Amino acid sequence: MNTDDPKARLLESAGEVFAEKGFEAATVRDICQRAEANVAAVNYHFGDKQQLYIECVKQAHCAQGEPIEIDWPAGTTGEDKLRMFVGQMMSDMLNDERPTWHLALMMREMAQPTQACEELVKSFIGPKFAILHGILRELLPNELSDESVHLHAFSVVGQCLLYRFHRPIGQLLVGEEQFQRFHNVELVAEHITRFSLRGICGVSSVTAPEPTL
Amino acid sequence: MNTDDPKARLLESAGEVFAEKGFEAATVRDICQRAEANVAAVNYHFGDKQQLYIECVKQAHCAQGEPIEIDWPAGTTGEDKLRMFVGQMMSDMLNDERPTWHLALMMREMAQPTQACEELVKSFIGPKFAILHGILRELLPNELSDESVHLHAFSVVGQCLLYRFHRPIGQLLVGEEQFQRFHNVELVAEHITRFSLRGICGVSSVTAPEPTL
DNA sequence: ACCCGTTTAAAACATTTGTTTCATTTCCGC
DNA sequence: GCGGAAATGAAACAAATGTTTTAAACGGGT
Repeated sequence: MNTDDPKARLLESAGEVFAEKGFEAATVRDICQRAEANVAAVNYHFGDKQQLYIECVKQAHCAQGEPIEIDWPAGTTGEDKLRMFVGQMMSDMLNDERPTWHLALMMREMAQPTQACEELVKSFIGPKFAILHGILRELLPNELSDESVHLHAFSVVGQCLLYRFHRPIGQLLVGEEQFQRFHNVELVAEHITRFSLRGICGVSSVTAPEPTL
Repeated sequence: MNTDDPKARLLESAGEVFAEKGFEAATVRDICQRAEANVAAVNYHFGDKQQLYIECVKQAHCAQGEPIEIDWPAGTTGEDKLRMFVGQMMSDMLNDERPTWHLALMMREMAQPTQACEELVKSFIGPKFAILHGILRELLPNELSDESVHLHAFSVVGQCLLYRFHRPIGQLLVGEEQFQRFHNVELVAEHITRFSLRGICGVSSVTAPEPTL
């Protein structure tokens, strides 16, 4: 973190500040102070505040790396793939270790997208979503439309995202100490996986087609 | 909307602006301009910008009213209760009619809570969550802990919230025209209801207990 | 008709914010 | 060691923003 390269320090500090305050509320002075750099440094190295922000988002989802085990061990069942997928996703959602402004920034971008959003979807969210799509294709009846698969995918990720995006509400709803127990990746991931598998495996495109209207 | 009471107009405009731009990015001048009022009006009627914001949030979840049909017709099955619950929730999530800044503001408050959040949970979200809890208690095995019921409740609402909070990402993921088809309350609500019912009804606290670790 | 509290209007104020300027320092090839 | 480009630091600038001030307009009660 405390590297001697001011540009790197700037990027790091900016990420933190943007993540916790948002683009508007974050001030370049605050960023520079944390980076122990001069106010002019931002404009010198990045042009302006917005380009610095975009650079932060880029770095955020580059550093995120590890795009899930795409080459599953031979013979992995669809169930286990889904279990791993949800497991990794929940591991991200519940991860609090600092500095993890990367995720926080991406979450913020997802919640109220700026121009950095499109690129984020293309290079990070999209591929993950495609993997989930593939897993669900394995688990669902073949005849099902892509549209129906998408609905199921949304059902899976929706359950996961809740735990990060609405954490404060969750805490207030079920109480501090119980919510603390939900801060357990394996517990929650296993619930979501089972819940989703039941939701998926009962689907029969013949006997219970999705409504069409 | 265009009442002759400037204070009411101010509240209305402020709601819209706060909802679409957030607290920081919203400017008093913008609010006053929409309300066709003077810049000083905000400070005169509300003290300062923050108190105006709080007043907006209060009005938002007061006007929201209609806390779902609590007295179901006799003989309503748990399934149908869940269907109605999800239906109303999705109706809220997908509602775009203006002025519905009420919901947008509440959503924003849920995403990154300010001091107005706690009251919001107590008077609006909490009761709804309690209703869902009751419905799930009907549908789930009796022996299940409250904690497990909460996990299931989160699974249901998580699916719903996705369609409002991550709409832009959804659009980018599945394409504009397909996502437009998801802007159909009955289609999505029916999917979520069925998905959840399958996820719920397969639960047996004996044969497949929730993991405990 | 007059007064007085309330409300609105316009201008000004003080502060903050992103950005720029310019002088100074640092760093690296020659 | 030197020269010049790159980087840094301090101050200043211009624009925007929340807030305050001051004066004018309005409305009802006597």
